[in-house]
Amino acid sequence: MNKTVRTRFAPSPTGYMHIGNLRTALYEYLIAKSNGGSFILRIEDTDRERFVEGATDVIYKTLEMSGITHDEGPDIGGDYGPYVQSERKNDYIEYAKQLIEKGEAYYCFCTKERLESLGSEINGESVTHYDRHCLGLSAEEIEENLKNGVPFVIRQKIKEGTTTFHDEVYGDITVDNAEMEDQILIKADGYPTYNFANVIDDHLMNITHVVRGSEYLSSTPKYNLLYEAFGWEVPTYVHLPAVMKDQHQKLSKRNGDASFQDLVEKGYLPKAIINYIALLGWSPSVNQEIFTMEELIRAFDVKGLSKSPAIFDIVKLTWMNGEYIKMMPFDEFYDMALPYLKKSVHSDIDLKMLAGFIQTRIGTFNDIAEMVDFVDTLPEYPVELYTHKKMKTDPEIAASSLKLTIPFLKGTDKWTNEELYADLVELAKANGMKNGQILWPIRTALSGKPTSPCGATELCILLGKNETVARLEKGLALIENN
RNA sequence: GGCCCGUUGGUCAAGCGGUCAAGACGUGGCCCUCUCACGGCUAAAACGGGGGUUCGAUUCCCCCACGGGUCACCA
Repeated sequence: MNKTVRTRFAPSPTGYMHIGNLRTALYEYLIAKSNGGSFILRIEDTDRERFVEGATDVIYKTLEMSGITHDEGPDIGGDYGPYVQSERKNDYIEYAKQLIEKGEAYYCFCTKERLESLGSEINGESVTHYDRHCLGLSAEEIEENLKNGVPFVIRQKIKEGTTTFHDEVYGDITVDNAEMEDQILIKADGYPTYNFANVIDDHLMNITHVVRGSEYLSSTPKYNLLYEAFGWEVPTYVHLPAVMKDQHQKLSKRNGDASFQDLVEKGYLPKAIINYIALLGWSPSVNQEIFTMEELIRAFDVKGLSKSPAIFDIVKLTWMNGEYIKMMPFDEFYDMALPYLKKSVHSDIDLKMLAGFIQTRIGTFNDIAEMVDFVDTLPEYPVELYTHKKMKTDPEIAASSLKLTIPFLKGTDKWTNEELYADLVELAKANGMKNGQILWPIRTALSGKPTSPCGATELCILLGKNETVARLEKGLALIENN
């Protein structure tokens, strides 16, 4: 029989959500959902020093925007609450005492000074483990110390031998227990250490799959020993390789700026971000890159998880974002693009038409501004812009071409794209010119840029007859004054 | 430093003893084309090094190098 799969995302409300964190949450969600299980949100707020006001809201909002919906959590409740760690603190000491009774843990009254005298350096050379000084204390001595209120911690007694655990990604890993020291379970202030609280909470919440970053691989044997000491079933471990900024550095707020929020502000779609990070460290059994959340749930399998770190590539994310933009129904795209368009364009033009031109041309919504900046005011541009090898034009040809097109455009009333295009092509033919020799000067004079989101005739329609004629005459003047 | 983990093109990655070593992004070229983009086609580009095992190693084993992680009364 199979237990219902339960995974949990347990972030600390200490700031913004990194892409790496979000990916962990995504995989936890996918593991649960692809097995018909539940995804639980638990806030680990015991670190008061790093607590940031409003950070929990960022977590809720990010998960919601990402389509990663939790089945239980502080905001919606559930059968295993409370879901905020600071509200669960009462029980931990009792569990630690259980271990003491079982002979799996013991009181330690050593002072900080004594521990330091042991010479246990952290980043230096020698790293010494606790010498188990208090393990040999007699029952009377312990009783006496407790009665006198001597500060104490509770340490786990690590047994001899080796510990082997299985990880779904990294396989079986065996570690010599001598590598571990008698870790502290309960601190002098009565609070549990992070590792201890995690084991208790996960067990109490019936978490079946512990999914977390590979930086926890080294401490997993300690977790295992704790489960064994309690006689509890060891959960399934799934450790995830890191998401890197480059070969050497992990993605972080300090080094990079790739938080979910930042990316959204830069014009990336949550769906594209999720799709991209799903593929950062995981690959499906089918050769497919664009996935909806539903498709991800169906396709997800821990077998596809990678062991090695992946470098976050904003260029590929941008490509994927562009794919999502192109896939959007036009009306939806228009709604989303409108605020950006209104910010850059104040002229009375058909924004809907403009939006139609840019949908296939942007990677993110923030690309819009630069793309339409010529609409309100014609930029200053050099005469050299009239030279285009493939269009077979140069300023001289452009001048004679414009002398033909300006009066024509002034006089025509067939102001639709199809008619204009047909008429201008005919005009070119009648004067022995190539299409490009007629059209390139127009496109250039109207946009003032080497590239534009639409062609010459489309620019005419967009800008309207008056503006079109004015810009063409300006262009002609520019050439003639040089 | 001890221990643990990792190493396929610039990047994401498939591969799970025999392949011309997929695919995608990016890059170059071509086609389409009223510029650019989209779309289509195409090219260049990789198994860290050394030993084994084997008829045969990218794939299995060992060593080395490099990279990462971890060794707290922090989470």
